[in-house]
Amino acid sequence: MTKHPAVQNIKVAADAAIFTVENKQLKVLLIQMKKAPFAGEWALPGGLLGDEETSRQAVDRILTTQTGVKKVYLEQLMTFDDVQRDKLGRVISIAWFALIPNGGFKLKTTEKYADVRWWPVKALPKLAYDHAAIAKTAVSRLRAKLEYANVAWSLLPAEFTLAELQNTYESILGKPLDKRNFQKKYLALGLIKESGKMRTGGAYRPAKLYNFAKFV
Amino acid sequence: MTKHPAVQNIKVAADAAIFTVENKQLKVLLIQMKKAPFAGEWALPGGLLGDEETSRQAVDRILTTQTGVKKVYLEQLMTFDDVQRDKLGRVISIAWFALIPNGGFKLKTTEKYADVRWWPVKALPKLAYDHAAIAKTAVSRLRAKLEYANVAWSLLPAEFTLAELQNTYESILGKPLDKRNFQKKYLALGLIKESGKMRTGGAYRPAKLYNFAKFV
DNA sequence: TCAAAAGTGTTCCTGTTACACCCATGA
DNA sequence: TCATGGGTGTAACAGGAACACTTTTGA
Repeated sequence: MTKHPAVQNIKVAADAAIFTVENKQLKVLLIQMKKAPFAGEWALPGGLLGDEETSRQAVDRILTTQTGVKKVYLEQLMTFDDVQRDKLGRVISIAWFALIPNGGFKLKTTEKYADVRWWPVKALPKLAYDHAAIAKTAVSRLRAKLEYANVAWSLLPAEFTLAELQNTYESILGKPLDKRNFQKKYLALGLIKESGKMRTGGAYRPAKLYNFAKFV
Repeated sequence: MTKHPAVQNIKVAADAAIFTVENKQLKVLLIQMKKAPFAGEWALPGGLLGDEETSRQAVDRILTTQTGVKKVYLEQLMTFDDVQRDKLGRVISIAWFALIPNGGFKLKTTEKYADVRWWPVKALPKLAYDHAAIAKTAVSRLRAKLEYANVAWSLLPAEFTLAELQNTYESILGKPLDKRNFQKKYLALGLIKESGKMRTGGAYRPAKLYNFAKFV
């Protein structure tokens, strides 16, 4: 039986699965590694915790530095602690996830990383560490959350049409929804209200614009 | 801004919130501390991870040693990482939770602890560290899980009556349920089947005994 | 006038709720 | 025979699913 160690040799990291919906696709934010042994591979933004820093704070800091994404609503996902998840040494990862509106941030990274980019969850590149498992868990959680939480609030701009709202749901679930039922159900929830404005410009009937009335 | 540390001074622990239902009360398993600065206080079973040990494995080991509870179905709850959660040094805790049948284990602890006991969640003693917060989170998760998962399977013995099943639900939710509706709904789920046996002995009509048919 | 997307009602079905009475047993 | 908990049916309602047509606009 393993004895309680007087000194541990385990490091603690935080990783973030940040989602958005763009072009009717659910996408996740990845950075491209420069250093061996993962050069060229993609990964979720992440890094080690400071001694006086919570994982939440670490994610904030890391997102700002590595991706340019700031001050988003984050939710703890799960902690990944397989002994072999990082071949360079024992590191556990406290994973977080968040949703941000499309185009809400200008992406930029540091010289430590080769690139930062949105990737469709349906066609992810090879991911470093166990980040494929983390991303998969995050997508499952997001879909589950869609059933009971006002997830779209984090993904849409202040004004949006019902069609845009429905597209967001369809993109996350990966399946079409009935337009009338979706609108009826969503409006009955009382979460959104008409802004009084219309979106014009298309060669078709203008759409009413809505705002969120409540934040869940 | 905090810099990525070359060396971290953070320890990693695992804690377990183990529940049972006894005498129509939801109870959680606690151990009583002996050592300063928490002498006499109660805490969730827990301890530091070994270098080659996952938190899941650590919880298994710790439960066996500290409480006598073995090989239960565990689910990861959340990681608690407030900087000040342990005044003796920075320790993060990966918390797990589990449900076990009443009377399924003979409780025993080591000389390191003063006692091990089931405590009703409605009347917990003062808890060490941030274990009150962990316990509260675990109870919330358990109640939420009750809505969509076959939680009772972990709490009941192989054979049980519908009344016992209903009592389990009522104890966790802390509110009464309609007998006819509960039975109708639960039987329609197809999760349980009649064993063919009856529980006799009371000064009233014998009750049918059921088994679980599926494990969710 | 046509193409394109917006907007709207009704029916059916299923599951939930509320509610009251008879049944089998041991004492 | 009575006290006790076991066991059952039905009506009303709400929410979800399926489904087709009319409206408004720009080109």
